[in-house]
Order: sequence, then C-alpha cells, then structure tokens
Amino acid sequence: MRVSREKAEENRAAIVAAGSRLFREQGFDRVSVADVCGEAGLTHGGFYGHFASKDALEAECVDTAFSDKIAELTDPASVAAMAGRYLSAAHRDNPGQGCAMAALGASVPQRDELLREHFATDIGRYIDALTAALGGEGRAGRDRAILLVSALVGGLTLARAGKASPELSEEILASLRASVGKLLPDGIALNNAA
Amino acid sequence: MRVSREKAEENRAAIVAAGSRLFREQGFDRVSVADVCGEAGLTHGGFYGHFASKDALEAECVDTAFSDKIAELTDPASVAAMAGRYLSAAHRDNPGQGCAMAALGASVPQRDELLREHFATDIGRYIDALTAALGGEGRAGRDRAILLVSALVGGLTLARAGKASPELSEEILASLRASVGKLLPDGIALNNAA
DNA sequence: TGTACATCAGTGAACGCGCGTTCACTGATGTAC
DNA sequence: TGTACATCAGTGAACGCGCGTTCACTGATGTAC
Repeated sequence: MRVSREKAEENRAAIVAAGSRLFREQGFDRVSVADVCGEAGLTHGGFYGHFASKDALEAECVDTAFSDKIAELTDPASVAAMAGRYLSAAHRDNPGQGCAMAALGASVPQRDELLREHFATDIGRYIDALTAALGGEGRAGRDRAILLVSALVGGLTLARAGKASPELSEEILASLRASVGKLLPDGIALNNAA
Repeated sequence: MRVSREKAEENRAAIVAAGSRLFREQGFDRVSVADVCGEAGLTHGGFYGHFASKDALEAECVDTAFSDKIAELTDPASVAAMAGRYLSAAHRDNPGQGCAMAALGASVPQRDELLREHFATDIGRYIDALTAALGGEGRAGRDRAILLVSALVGGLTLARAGKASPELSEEILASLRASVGKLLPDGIALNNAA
C-alpha cells in the first residue's frame, strides 16, 4: 500500500499535528503512538518509518506548538490580545491548541534528553520573542516578560487544576486578567473578550 | 505476617509519605503502586488493605503535601521566606518535598474525580492561607495572593522545564526573585539565601 | 510513450514488559475463657 | 496470668491489559529501458 512521496509527507505532518494536539490535551504518557497515528488516519506500524522513536515525535510536536505561539507575538497590542485569550475559560478548557508550557512543562524533567533540550530552547525563544514584542530593553524588559509569562503559565495551571471548584477557577482567571493588565505597558489594555 | 495495629498505622503513613514524595518527583503516571510500597519498605500485595485504589492514595498524598505548605504561611515575613525558598535552585532540583501545584497541577485534569476535587479544595485553602498571611483584605488582597502564587508556580515550572539550558533556568529564577520581591508588602524583603 | 520490475509507505500481528488489581496463603497479633 | 484459637496485615504469584517497538508482508509508486 505504498503512497506517493507527497502523500507520505502529508501523513508525516498529520502525525505531528495530531501529536501536538493530543499531547497537550492528555500529556505525553497518556497518549500512545497508536493513538496519534489513529488520529492522523493511519495505523501505528508505519510510524517508525517517519520517526526514530516516540521521544523524537514528542520533541517535534513541542517545537511546532511553540512556533505557532511565537509567531503571534509581534508588538505590545499582540501581547495584550494573547494574554486575554490565554486567561480565558476557552483556553483553560481547550489545551490541545493552547500553551505547551502550561500543558507539558511540568512533565519535561522526567522525559528524555532530546525533549528536554528542545523544550529549553523553545522557552528561550518564547521569552526572547515576548521581550521583543513588549518593546522592553535590557534587564527590566526581560524581567517584565519573565514575570508575565510566569504569571500566565502558573495561573492557567491553577485554573485548570482547580476546575472542580468552578468559582475558584473563574476567580483565578478574572483576578489575573486584572493583575496582568497592570503589568503591560501603559496604554495597552487586555482584551477580555476571547 | 500480621503486625500490630500500631505498626500497621505506621506502615500506612509510610506509604502516604513515600507517595507524596515520589509523585511530586516523577508524576502520578510514572510511579507504580509497587514503587510506593517498596519505598515504604513493604510489598505491594497488602496495599489494598489500606487504600481503595491508587487514585485514593494520590488524593491523600496531595492533601498531605498541601497541608505541610499551608502550615508555613503565618505572616508577611513567612511569605517572603517561602518565596525565597520557592525560587531557589534547591527547590527546582528537589521537587519531592516541594510545591504540589508546580509538580502535579498540570496533570490534575486527566485524573479521576476524587483527585480533581481534592486538588481544587487544596488550592482554595492555599490561596486563603496566603491571602491571610499577607494581611491583605478584600479583592486587592486576594488579587495579590493569586498573582504571587501564579508567578511562583509558573516560574518554577519554566525553570524546571528549561533546565537543559542552565543559564536560562537561573535567569528565570533570579529575575522572578527580583519581581516577586516588589509584589510583597512594603518593608518585607525576599530571602534570597535558601 | 509504454512496459517490467524494483522500491518502499503503510498494514496488522507479534514481541517482551510493566502496570493496577486480585487472591490464596502465612504467621504474628489480639481476644475469649 | 496463661492458654487456645480466631483474626487479619502483609506476602508473592497471578490476572488481563495496554504500551513502545519490530517485522514479514502487500501493493501502488517510481524508474530504467
């Protein structure tokens, strides 16, 4: 059942897309190679023709998840829009297309060296991009970006972990939308809509 | 090989203590019932005489981890001391006795209802205790506590996930020690020693 | 352009392994007298 | 207090299951002529 080289490349990309979503939704350990391949419309036997191991797939999925998010960061207004979306109930309830740091960051230390190195590089790229988008310079600029991303990642983690208490989860998101708005440059307002 | 009721109670407590540490170090899914029992000096066969399921153990381990941390929060100075320890390389590198929110929070949504409810209740208790310890009142008091705990949890998650890049990981911790110091009440300084 | 064959993307069964949970058994503890 | 026996905490083998990975096979693709 050989397919064309073009189709094979599409299949590979479909595996990465499916893994990128499923890993963020359920975590690395709760998603099997067969789950990912099935989601991509394939059986699992051909997987090792595309990837050296499940670890290698994980690393590639993480990279693509970060790249999508980094591309969104262009100027201070884009950061405010991102923060508004980030602290929304929609993001809390749909991790599959959301932040890889909040969804997968805590499990990175237990994973293999390839993934740990990719994840560290990606976090560095994200902080660089956020600092640049905020227009800050030097130590103060990076401090602001690091405080912002930390508050977002931690707040979303708490809102998700506390979701069995809906009022608490909502309070955490609403409270952080207010606090994070004050961390942004003057004149840039958080978008609370999304 | 029956043991005395007193010894049986000690064994049960040893299982909870071992689980509380191992789960924070490696995550729920990467620690087996046999791992926990072995760490407590027992075999795994008797486990179900003490606990209804692995899920029930997880919930109890989470509760004890939170209780230990909540007891530390007494006044503004205790919060500053906690924050200094929280953002240390020692905490980053030793999750077993550290913060359950950073170590396990991201995996809560995938776990069973019992654990999700316990975790949500524990987060609520933690935020209540942190607000009270900071001496703040009303909306502003809770906002400050929520921003603080979010920055701590997110920052530690990033420092751990980015540890393959040691300079980045250190920068995140140092930057947040500076930023978090400014979030504390006037006159209360972060303890950078631990 | 048309044909013959080599290549190789994908299939599905199989592998060894570790998991959560169960259970028959053991022997020290706890109790009835 | 001392004895006889019932209780039950802990043991270790076993269960069914799902995992990551491998492999013989299939048949459409791609290429040599």
